[in-house]
Amino acid sequence: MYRSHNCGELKISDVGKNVKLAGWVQKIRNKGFLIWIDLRDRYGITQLIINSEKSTKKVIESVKDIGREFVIQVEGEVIKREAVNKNISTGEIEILVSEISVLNSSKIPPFTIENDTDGGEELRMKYRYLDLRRSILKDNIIFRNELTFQVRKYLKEQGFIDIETPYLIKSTPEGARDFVVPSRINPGEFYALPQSPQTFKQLLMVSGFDKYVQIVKCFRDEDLRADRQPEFTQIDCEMSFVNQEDVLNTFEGLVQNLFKVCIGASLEKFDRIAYSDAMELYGSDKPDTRFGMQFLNLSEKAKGSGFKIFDSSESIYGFNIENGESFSRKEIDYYTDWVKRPQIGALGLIWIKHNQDGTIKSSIDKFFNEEQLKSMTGSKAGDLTFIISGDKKKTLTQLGSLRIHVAEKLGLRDKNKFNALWVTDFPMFEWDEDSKRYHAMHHPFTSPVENKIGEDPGSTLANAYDLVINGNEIGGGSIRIHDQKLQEEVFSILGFSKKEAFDQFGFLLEAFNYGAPPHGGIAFGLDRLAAVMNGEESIRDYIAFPKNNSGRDVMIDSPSKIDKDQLDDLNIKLK
RNA sequence: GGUCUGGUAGUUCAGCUGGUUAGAAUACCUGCCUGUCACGCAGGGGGUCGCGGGUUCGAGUCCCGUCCAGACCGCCA
Repeated sequence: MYRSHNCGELKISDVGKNVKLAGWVQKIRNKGFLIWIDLRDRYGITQLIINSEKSTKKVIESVKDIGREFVIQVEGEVIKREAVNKNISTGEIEILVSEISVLNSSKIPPFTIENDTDGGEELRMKYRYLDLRRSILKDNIIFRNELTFQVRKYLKEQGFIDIETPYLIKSTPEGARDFVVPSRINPGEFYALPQSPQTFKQLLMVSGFDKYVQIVKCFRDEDLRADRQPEFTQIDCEMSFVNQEDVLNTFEGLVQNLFKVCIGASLEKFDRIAYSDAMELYGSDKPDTRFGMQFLNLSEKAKGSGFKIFDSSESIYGFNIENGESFSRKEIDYYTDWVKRPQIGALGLIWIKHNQDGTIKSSIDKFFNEEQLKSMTGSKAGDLTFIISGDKKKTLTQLGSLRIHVAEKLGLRDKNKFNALWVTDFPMFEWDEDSKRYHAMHHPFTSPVENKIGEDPGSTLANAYDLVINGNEIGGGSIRIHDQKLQEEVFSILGFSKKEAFDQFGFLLEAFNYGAPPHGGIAFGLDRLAAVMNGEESIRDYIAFPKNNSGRDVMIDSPSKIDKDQLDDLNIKLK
């Protein structure tokens, strides 16, 4: 028996017991007459004490060879501490060591294994197994385990069945770039790793598994971000005989339950907003609704005063910042520069300050008198209005970015506040100038709200919905097409010939001929959900072994070259 | 594919308009220390300034190229 207890459980009531512990050496504090060792495992830290009067020479001698991160085993008596540490659960006791042995030594770790580590990102990724010893990361991984467990528990109680779908599937041109895998026994042919199990879960509906769930890896060969990994995990769900309302209710229940049992937060009934309103009011399809600052459409009121920039703009939008009167000229200049950066791309930022004393100050007071400025924005005294004008779509997204940035700076993005929102009524299609054709905004299997797609694809709304929490897209789904003719019609608008459609998705079209039930579903990003629930942006800290910015795993050093024999086997010649 | 930022001790960083032997903190090693828990005190070792080229009497510093990392844009149905 290596241990009788773990390092997080001994309490004052255990005083007098003889115990065995094993773990890693967090820190040694050697005062000469007394030596303390912090012993760590995943449950916590227990302080060991070696006393120059009470301990044997053998024990005192062997401590001299022990260093940080050694794996040791000790035996000793639980005693009450003279000086209590209130920061740890075992802070009232310590172990008077009678036996100590080294189970394994350790090199000096390349960074400190502490919450406030001195290690940089890259180094910690290289030694991820050491980074995972830090309690911040360890707790994230444990949180993730609790989250997946609660997902499975809740959905099982609702009658969902967990079914695995294949990872080696078929490449399709729609959507993200596929990761491909060469087939050795079919020379010149490739599998693709799934971007999502979309078509398989629809086929399972045809099979009659009317409630499906899978916590599943998905793969997308696109550039990475802090919240984007090439392989990530989805909670993938599908249901038969449901309309949009059924799906939203079912999964609102799931998400509310997860927040309650995992972090003790009760979410109110989710708000709903149409995509077009989200763009018009927040300049984003995933608005952060923890705070206001909704947009004002000033296009009508602000034109016709001889101010060329406004008069020549398609649209003029602004938003008010409460008590923004206190913004200094320097701060306003900062935001002006911020929106003018190429990443945002605005040509300028116009501001109107509504002072408490009733006066108005503005960057455009040469062109408008005070009355005009007051009536234009309808703002309260003390407000500051930021205005951007230009092409409608660009103006809205630029102002949307500014809104988030201002809120961030003002501390309005409260980590302990959660605001969940369904975004609905997405357009079916988006026109793509590069390829001169329509693209599916959600995916090609999404059904239209009304079947009039032939008449005007651009204005057709989709039976699709996204779940947004605190400005993060947490999930998305749709009611699918279950009719072969309609599916063919959608493919044709997306630019597929009939032959192409059957080559790519013939199996699905064929399946629709054999009694496909009405169905729909949703998929949640598990990594992102875990991060958002903890008020974090980066999903990397919720994945045990993530990849870096260039898609590399710096620990195992992948991707890597393969030798010529392997390439020959796969029938692949490198350029 | 693009824009920006960075690469200096094991680690995190400072190093100004180019100028003696490249610093700090921390980690590490040695000694001391009667209650530590970010222990404290004294001392010590530790550097191919990412790599290659150029300018210069002289380059960590300036220029060009390159590699790596990070943030963002494009991309991500």
